Amino acid sequence: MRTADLPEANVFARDCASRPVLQNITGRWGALVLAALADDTHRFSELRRHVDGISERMLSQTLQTLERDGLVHREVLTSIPPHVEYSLTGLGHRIVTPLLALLSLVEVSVPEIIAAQIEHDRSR
Amino acid sequence: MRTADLPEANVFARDCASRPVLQNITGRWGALVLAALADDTHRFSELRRHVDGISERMLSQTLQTLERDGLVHREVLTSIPPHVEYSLTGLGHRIVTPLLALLSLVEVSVPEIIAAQIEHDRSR
DNA sequence: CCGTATCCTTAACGATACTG
DNA sequence: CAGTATCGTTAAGGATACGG
Repeated sequence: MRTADLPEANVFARDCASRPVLQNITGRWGALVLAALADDTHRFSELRRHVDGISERMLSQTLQTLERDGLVHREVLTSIPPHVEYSLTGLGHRIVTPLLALLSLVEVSVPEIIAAQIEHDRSR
Repeated sequence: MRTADLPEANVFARDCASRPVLQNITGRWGALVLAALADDTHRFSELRRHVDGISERMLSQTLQTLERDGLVHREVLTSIPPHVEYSLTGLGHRIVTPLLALLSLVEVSVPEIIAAQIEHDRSR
């Protein structure tokens, strides 16, 4: 079966393969890990510090998922002590671009959103 | 306290207010509901059909959250039978733009991602 | 038609302890 | 250093029934 034979992906369709993929990318930790790798290659412990609040378990799990999806590359440098570098693949870089735009827009919109929440909660 | 006094929002900080907001926007249903409203105003039942697989409960809850965040506007038309229209606010429109870019990019990347997954699963 | 309330099941998550 | 294993807790979600 060639790619051309596949129906076009549609996130609105219940069983479309894009749904779980989208979750991996936009989920609680996926988006932050991808964004953390946008500028540069990083080690496990660096990511752990940068993505504040993530547990070792979730970081490990998130990185594995993103690697499986072909967004993140994992490179083991055989040294003592062990040293592992994580970086974005070409696909990862393409996808992180609109993601960064979204994160940045959300950040600058936070004051406006907080104001909306307060106003909303006040009137009820 | 004026906006200028607030520290800049940073999604990487554990307790930053942007974290839950980001979840509302990029979560399992939030992103799809926002995207469904990108082109036009829609009714509850229309959204329910369009966002395939969402339950009434989750659609209701998602719309409430997005309304509270100031991204979605809810308009009740007092008629019988009742009629409710959902639309994006100005802020909603701004945020949905990079979101649509991301969704669309994920959709076209699905074949590449599936291939990566198969290759990854094969070699272990 | 547009939801909310209730109940229940499952999946996500965090903390901790431990290994190559 | 870079994880994995296990356990217990919490939050998310689905199904159904009912109400405005």
